Amino acid sequence: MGKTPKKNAPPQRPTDAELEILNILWQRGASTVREVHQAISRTKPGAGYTTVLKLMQIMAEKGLVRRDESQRAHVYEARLAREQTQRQLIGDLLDRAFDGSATKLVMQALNAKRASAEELSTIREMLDEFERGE
Amino acid sequence: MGKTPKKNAPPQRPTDAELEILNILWQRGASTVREVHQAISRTKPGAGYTTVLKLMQIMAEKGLVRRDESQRAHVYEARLAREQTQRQLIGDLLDRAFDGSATKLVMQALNAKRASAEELSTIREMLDEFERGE
DNA sequence: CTTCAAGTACGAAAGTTTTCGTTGACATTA
DNA sequence: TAATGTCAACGAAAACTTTCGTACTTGAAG
Repeated sequence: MGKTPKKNAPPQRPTDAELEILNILWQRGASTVREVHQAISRTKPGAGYTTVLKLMQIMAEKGLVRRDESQRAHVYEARLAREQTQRQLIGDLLDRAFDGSATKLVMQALNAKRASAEELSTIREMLDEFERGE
Repeated sequence: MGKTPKKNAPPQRPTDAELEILNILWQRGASTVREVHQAISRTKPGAGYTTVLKLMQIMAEKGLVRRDESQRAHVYEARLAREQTQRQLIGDLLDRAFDGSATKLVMQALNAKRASAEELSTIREMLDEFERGE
């Protein structure tokens, strides 16, 4: 076996700025730095191009994104699916602030953002599926 | 001149280390630095006393904790209830990683930590109450 | 060939969080 | 009183995150 292209580091929790970039990659799919920079600029007019570039380079080093260098403008792609990262973040928060209790977390989630009746029933359906699926 | 406590700053998101201390304060109630330090040492044998002290001083400046200086060993207390901070953290994560969708967050929470049948039914009850309460 | 635009790479500054050594105040007790 | 132990205060180092200036490369006009 040849060496794997990337080191198999344990998945780290993305920082705030990194998550912002990941959100764009999930939304747009594989993108160049320029594309990500433009997308960020929409909500954050001050953002500098090289700042975004550097962040994305670091993310590539950390293994948060994959980079295709075959074109002059490198193309970046999130390495983990959005749902996977979400699960990781939730699991982390669960440990750090909820003593591992998913129940409490769900309760505060409903309180934090007044869930609509529609959301509530969607959640109910999810519970059904979840119970059946197990 | 009252350089007393601090202004009424908007509640900041506690850092990782700060949250660790808050967890202990919520669990034990108002505590001295030594008590917190001992509690932390149980899970983190290397923790230094002055490190904890400094953190708690900073937390007092930021308004995350209240400090009673009437005794030689100052007594610290979390300023916000645990639930309130949990809500804040959830709300923050909701914005940063879930596009504001509580539904998706709940779904990933159930996935992140295989919820038991018991937990699921507790959550169902919560949904009922929540719906009624609205 | 020269210039210009669009890129990456790199390093360092600036900002934030975490850790810790040292100092001096105050108690306790021998 | 002197020695010892406990504590807050402070500052600075260490570690991590974010921002940005500058240099170098390459492709496309001119």
